[in-house]
Amino acid sequence: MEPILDDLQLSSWRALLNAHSTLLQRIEHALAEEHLPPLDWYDVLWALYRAPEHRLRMSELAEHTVLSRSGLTRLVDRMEAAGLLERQPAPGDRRGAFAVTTDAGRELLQKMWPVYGGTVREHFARQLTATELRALRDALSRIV
Amino acid sequence: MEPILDDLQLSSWRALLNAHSTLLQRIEHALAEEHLPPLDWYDVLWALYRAPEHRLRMSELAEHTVLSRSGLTRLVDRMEAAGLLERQPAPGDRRGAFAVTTDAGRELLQKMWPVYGGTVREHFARQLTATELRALRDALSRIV
DNA sequence: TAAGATTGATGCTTCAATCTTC
DNA sequence: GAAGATTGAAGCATCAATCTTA
Repeated sequence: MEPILDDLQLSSWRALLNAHSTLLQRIEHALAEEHLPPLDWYDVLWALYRAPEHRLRMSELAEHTVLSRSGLTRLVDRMEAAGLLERQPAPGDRRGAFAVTTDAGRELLQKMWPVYGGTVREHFARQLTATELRALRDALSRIV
Repeated sequence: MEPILDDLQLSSWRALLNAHSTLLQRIEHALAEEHLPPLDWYDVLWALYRAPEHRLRMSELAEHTVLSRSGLTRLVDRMEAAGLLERQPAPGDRRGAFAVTTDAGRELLQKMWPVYGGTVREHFARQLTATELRALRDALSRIV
């Protein structure tokens, strides 16, 4: 096997993979315990909440999340059926649609955040010093 | 929204999510470009390659990867059909089975590693200094 | 012809139920 | 009864094809 990565590089990479996998499992588990929907739903609600007038075009929303365009269509279908958001025709462009959160969507967002954020605090933020957090943020931000 | 996480904690967490998502997309893309199977297949081949006699019990293998036991059963089915590994009855315990890599499996492993490792080097390792890599590894290792 | 979004088909993942052996 | 592993059913993700409007 060629030495494409040295030991430090490889162990750092594996640490990233392991930490991510472990943390996401814990988050999904905590949400399920509280009978709350998966993290993807939170991401969509959060992206809409931050947006002007709580709404985004489908394509913009797809970019804010990890989903493909068709994957997003399906997820928005489910969330619309659950009453968490609505589709609105886009004024001036009859091809497109906006997704807009409903009151129920914003309420769910506020129920999910303590569970999501609490898990991140307990298992991630609380384990690291401010110096480490800064180093991690600055290093990983360079990836994108 | 309650201040469950401060700005530094939140931006570090988002940096971790973004970096992971970006890197995995690039890896999967690079593998697909070379007509190679997805990263999960590599993980299974790698776990078996490292193991004594290139074999592991199904349950041990499931722990080494991010998959559930039933998910692993299905993946091993596909990989066995592709000739990359075989199931062997476990001597002394007729409930269980070992998964063992074949020659073809070990060959594929060696084709995948340059593509996988090369992408990790280019987009991850090369962007960070040794000091940053150590800090990242040490901090993230504490999560598990 | 291209952009925005959806759909059909297919493959993958997951849960709970099942089978076999301990 | 419990552990090791598999299976059926159902939900989810993804690709390419499609539909509509620009």
